[in-house]
Amino acid sequence: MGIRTRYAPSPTGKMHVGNLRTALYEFLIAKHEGGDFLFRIEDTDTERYVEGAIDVINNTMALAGLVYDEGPGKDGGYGPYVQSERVKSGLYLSYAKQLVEKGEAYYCFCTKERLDKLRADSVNENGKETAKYDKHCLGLSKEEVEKKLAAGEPYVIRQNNPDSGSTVFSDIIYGDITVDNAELDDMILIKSDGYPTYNFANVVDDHLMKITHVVRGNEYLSSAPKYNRLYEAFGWEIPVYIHCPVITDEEHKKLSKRRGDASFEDLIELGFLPEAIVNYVALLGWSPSEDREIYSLEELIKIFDYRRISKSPAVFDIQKLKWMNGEYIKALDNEKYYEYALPQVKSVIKRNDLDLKKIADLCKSRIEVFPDIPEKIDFFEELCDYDVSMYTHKKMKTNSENSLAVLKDMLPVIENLKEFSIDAITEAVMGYVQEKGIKNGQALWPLRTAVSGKQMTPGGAYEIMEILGKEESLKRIRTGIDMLEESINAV
RNA sequence: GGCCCCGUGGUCAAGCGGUUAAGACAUCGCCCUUUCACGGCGGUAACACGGGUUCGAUUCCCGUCGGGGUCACCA
Repeated sequence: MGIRTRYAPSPTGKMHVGNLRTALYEFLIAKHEGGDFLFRIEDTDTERYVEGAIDVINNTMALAGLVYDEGPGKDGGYGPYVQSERVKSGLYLSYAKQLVEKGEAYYCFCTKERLDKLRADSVNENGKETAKYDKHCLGLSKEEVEKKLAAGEPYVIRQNNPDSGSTVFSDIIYGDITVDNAELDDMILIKSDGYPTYNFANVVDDHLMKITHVVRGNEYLSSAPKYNRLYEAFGWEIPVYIHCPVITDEEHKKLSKRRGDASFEDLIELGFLPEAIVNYVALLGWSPSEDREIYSLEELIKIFDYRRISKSPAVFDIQKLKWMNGEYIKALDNEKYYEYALPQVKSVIKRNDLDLKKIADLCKSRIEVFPDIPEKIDFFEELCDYDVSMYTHKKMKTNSENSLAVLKDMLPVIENLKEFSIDAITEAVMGYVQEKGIKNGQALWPLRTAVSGKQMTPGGAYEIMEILGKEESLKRIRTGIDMLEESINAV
């Protein structure tokens, strides 16, 4: 059997950039070798379960193109793929009991109160709790345990870790890491509600589902030795570990759900393309051997080499994502582009005499995300008030006087135009420029200002006029003339 | 605080004992141009520090400092 990886989220909310990247890497690692990518739901925390979260995760994976080979609704012989469903069969409990038999785990009847006290007593001079479970219940005799069990006392099952010696585990990215066993807490395997903890279910399921490469964030690095002890206690083969560096915000702090727009869904809502997000995220913590940055998912599969994943944390830089998104937008074919752009155009253009596609075309190479569109094109809908000072531009060598002259001269020329196309307008304007012997900009700057009322516009005077149409263009030019005359007379 | 991990420009990053220390984003300047944008060209900007090892360290080792993670009946 080839490589098998899995993405195993708990359904507690949206998928953040870090989650997405982990899923992406697992997908790429498996697919690069023609292996299988599984999807498993780790819903063993009944408290944190969020209704609809599974759909959100599913949707994100689908949009990102991460198609799984096995998962809920797609049984590959290792199901079910939802842990709460596996709990019902008593699977985890029976494995935990095996460990109890071997002396690698034990029943614990300690109350929450006792545990709290234990923690409180361990508070050090810095006010930090440094507690480890004190193995209190390990001392219980078999008879005592039986008796408590029979009496129906609530219990948990804990891992029994040695308090001397050390445990070594190996990670592809971080190498060999040795930890003193004394550091290892006797973590809970089975909770009092009968559900397994993540720590336990994860190991059992990874083994049962024949996962060969375990990919996860490096926040799990310090608990990895405990997992190793579990594998060893069972006599199972330890998988290849690949711990990825964390992704942080600009302040180098862990991405938080509260601030920023780090979830995939939020980014989509901000107007980013799934492909661009995937591409960008792939490059956070990993780099290809060649000097290139734009890759499709297919190309990533082809070249992804997990040995090139880096160790140091990476800052999520939305600036660069924006740039990359802009590259993706430029590369979009028209049909696809309109699909995203037209709704944005329609959000500000309500009149029905304008060619929306032409307006959208003007924006294609000038935006980074789709919501950039409205503020760039709102002047098409209606000419807003603008200041006459805009007619003065040093570099273009224009001022109010000559703008007024140009506008007045051009008015009849444009009025006489039979055909109102870019070519025809260009010809007319250029003819005028030549006749007068002025610079292009001296004619075009006033015109563009008059028809747009803006300092910056996508497209130039020709394109704008063509879209606006003859009547509207003339109307706006007349408005410009009025404004200029008024201001000149006022002086 | 204990333990673990990390440390190349503002950011992502290449580098894997000998390099003028790539490239990208951002930023700045110039050119092109009909403004912005696009495009083209160029600039500023980095090996955290201190010891070793070595003929030679950004690369290897140790320490310091800095950053992050983790210490739950959460995952």
